[in-house]
Amino acid sequence: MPELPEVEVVRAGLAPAVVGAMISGVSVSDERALTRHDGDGGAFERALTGRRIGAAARRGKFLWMPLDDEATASEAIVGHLGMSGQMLLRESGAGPERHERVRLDIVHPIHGDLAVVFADQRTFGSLAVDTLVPTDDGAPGGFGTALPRVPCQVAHIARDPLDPAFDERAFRASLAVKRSGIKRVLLDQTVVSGIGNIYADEILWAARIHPDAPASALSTRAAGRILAEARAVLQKALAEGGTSFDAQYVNVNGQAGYFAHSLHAYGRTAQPCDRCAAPLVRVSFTNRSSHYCPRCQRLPRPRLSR
DNA sequence: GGCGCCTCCTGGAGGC
DNA sequence: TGCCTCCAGGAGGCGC
Repeated sequence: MPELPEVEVVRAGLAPAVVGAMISGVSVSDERALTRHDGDGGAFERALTGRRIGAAARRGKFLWMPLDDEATASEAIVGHLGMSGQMLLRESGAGPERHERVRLDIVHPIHGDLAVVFADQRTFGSLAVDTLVPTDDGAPGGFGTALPRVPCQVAHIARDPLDPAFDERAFRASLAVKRSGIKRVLLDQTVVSGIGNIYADEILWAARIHPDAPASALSTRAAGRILAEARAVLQKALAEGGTSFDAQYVNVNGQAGYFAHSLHAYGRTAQPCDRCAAPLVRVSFTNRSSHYCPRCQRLPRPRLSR
């Protein structure tokens, strides 16, 4: 599933081919890919045709490409890969991809004619043309852009742990007031972005913290450990090209990542913990799963009131 | 306002 | 072989 490392691999793969390119044609084959767009497929096509792509940026799991000159752009194509979205770079005129939803034909001054194909099996992903708004903190909107602007749809999303402008103090303050389990908080993109179910399990395993441990009960040291492990896990996954279990996640060239081989918790139900050899457990968690080591990641006992 | 459940969706896997 | 059910999960909506 595309989380921060996978989306960053896609962004980094797209950037050299799309920045500076002119959109020569747009074809929407499934309007369900435009659920976040204010208008129908025709409006989407008219809004993009003839425009130039100024940058390829990312915050958390959101990607966006400012239109026209990046420095003065007021609009951007904003995309989310959802669970199964793919952004594929193809030769101009290449045949349709399986689950293709939207195709952008582009002309790059160096690379010539190309196609950017948005394919999405489960249709949870989307593309939209959105207005750019100033960032709350005045820092660059995200990776891949130096300008302090983000799409309106992304403005409420917190920065991710790899962002130089990530606000550690705000993160710790959020944990201190959240009564929910820490895993639920890590999945809340308004607290910290880019983390999904897979990396939440990996981060908590690395930090030796139980997924249901109340966030507000965590010590300052534990909160710091979570942040440090979040950065380490995400960096390692990024270096290994992301996590691919099947064809659900591939880079812009259709290639899988290797981080699935480095997982310590997610998907390893009943297998021995890499630290203590205790069998890992899987529990149901809001229509999905949590994986953890019952020995290394103990639920803190509630303090007895006197 | 905080919290947590539900819904959207597709296709692979497994059971019968 | 074919049909049915379950499962995976990001993000927003909604009820409590």
